[in-house]
Amino acid sequence: MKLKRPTSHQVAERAGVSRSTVSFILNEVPGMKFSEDTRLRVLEAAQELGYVPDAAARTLVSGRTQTLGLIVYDDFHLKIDAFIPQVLHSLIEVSREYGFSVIVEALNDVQDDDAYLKLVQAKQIDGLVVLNPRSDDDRLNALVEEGFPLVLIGKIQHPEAVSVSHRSFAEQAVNHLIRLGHQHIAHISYAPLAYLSANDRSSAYQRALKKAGLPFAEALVRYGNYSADSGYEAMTSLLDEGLEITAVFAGNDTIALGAMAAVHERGLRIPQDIAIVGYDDIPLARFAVPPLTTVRTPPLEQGRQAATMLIDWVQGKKPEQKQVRLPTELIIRQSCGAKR
Amino acid sequence: MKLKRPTSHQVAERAGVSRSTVSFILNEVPGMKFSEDTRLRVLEAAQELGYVPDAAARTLVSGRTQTLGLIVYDDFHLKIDAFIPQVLHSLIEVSREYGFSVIVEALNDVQDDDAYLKLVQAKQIDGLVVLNPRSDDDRLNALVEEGFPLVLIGKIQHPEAVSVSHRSFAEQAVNHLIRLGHQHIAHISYAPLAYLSANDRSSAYQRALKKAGLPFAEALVRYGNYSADSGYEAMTSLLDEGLEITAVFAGNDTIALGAMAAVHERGLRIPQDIAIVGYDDIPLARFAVPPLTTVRTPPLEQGRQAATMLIDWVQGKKPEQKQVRLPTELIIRQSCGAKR
DNA sequence: TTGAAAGCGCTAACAA
DNA sequence: TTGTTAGCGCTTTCAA
Repeated sequence: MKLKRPTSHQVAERAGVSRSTVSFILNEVPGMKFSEDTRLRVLEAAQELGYVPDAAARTLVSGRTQTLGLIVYDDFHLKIDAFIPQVLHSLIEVSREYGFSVIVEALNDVQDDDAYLKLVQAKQIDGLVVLNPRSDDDRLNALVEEGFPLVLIGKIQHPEAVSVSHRSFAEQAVNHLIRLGHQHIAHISYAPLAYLSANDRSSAYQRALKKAGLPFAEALVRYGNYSADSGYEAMTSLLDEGLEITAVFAGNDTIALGAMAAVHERGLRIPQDIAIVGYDDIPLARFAVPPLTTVRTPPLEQGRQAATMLIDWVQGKKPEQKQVRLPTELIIRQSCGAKR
Repeated sequence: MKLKRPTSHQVAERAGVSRSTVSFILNEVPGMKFSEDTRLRVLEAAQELGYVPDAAARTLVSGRTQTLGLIVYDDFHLKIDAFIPQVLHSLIEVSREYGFSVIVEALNDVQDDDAYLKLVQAKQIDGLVVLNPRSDDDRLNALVEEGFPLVLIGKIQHPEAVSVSHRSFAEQAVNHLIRLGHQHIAHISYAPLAYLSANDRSSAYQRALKKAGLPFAEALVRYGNYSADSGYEAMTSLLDEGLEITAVFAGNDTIALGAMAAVHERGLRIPQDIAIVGYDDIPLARFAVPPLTTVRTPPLEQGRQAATMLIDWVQGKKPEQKQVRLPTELIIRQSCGAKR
């Protein structure tokens, strides 16, 4: 039933040349000259036969897979986070430009899951993009030390790690709230602090408070887990405790959306009763009710950048700049009550 | 810099056996008996060396890649649609259970892009899951006829195509609106009609109207393109034209969310002025303002089902049931104005 | 119960 | 400019 694919042997036969000639011509190996006639005959034969080189055979001999891996921590995130698909999108886009495929791997147990190591060890991929890495992942550090082509979107502590991140704007987001007169600002983190970028945002929150001379109260902090549900829960618990809160800095937009729903449910108004600021500017942020003030991070650009650096690296040009940081922007909409 | 991975040869040497013995023992080839001593020596040697079989070599000789492809039409959708990540999630989950990897491919030109054919032809994948296929994609039909392992999530017309879909509930959704007394129901499709599932929902809308004796007006129909933006635009244009509308059936939730924002922007109330029903029950639907009445489709189950069928097929058990349909459910929240 | 050897389809060093 | 040939690392048939 399944069609037998033609081999380079058959192309060679049809063109009346040897297999190496076929290989040289089809791969346009530099420094190899062939008569225009031969070239055409080979190209034509390949065309007619519908010849596509066998990836496995090519990989076996060349040692290159032309495949990249994208690692997402915690498979749960994959299905609910709006940031990930955007990164994946641009990663795929760049990869195809360079003739690479993308394998997506989602870990289900952050500590033990060595799925991505398997990919590396079985030589299924040439390089790895790790999305929002956890700092407590030692295997990642090991890979970095080994010199395996690996680009992080986000950061870990390892000084040799190559990463693409964005300028943290969490402090500005909180400052914005402070400038609007808020004194009681709660914070809902979007993930456990082992995720450095969640950690970054949380400590920026504390820093902003401190700089403004505002007290930091652990009671005003909650930890979500990527989902709108967790944002809703966190906000509900904040509200339930009857704490004096006039504003919330959410760790990401999905969390913010869940929190907003909890506020609405209480019959409270946004931003009059509770002002909210999110982070990421996911596509739905501007359609929130009211439109969500947030920090625009560049997921597409991060994906592009990471892919480009990784492919360069795989192809032998190890990135000279280890840490790329992309610009970030505060997007002021109505959920924080600024007049604009 | 990069570590040289051990080969089966080295494992064999260390264990003092031949390479074939190593292969037999590590792969637990049925019908092969070895002394417990040999077995242990081989296992230990492999363990100590950190031996992981080279995927390419294995593929070359076995003809199997242990890799599945997921095809998404129009890479644009990938970054904005909330349905896709869920399918991807469960696809990855099932795949890993069976030791498969997943390559994600997003087409950027629906007509010409043969990226997934390349995957097939280069023998990079054993099977293919195609998400929300377009009926006008002839290459898909060709693949189906060829007998290549291929499972659709959604449907095409080809009678031999294996597909996983859900029971269409669009008619019930519209009926729900009709039952609530709405006579002027607009419809915003979430994609061009070449996408059969969008088409299904649109024609169900017409059917429901007809059955209820309500007139169908082309003027009340708009075509979005997956994004909340397009839903917003569509709703805005509907509102701009001053048409008499009391309810909207949106082709999916993302569209609905965009449409809702447009309604709010006009100062109109949901559901009092405009009732809205969506489709998909994405995670954010229940956090919409007001919470969105929608149709719950089972993305996770569809992904699981498709993956399971495909892997079975790849492993030789061609699915006996060509068309699997999963149950669907109307989720009544507040956006339609039902009392509950 | 174990080993020898063929060969999967390709690339690339070496010959001619 | 073109062809011959030796592997890449593995699985698997066949023989011992």
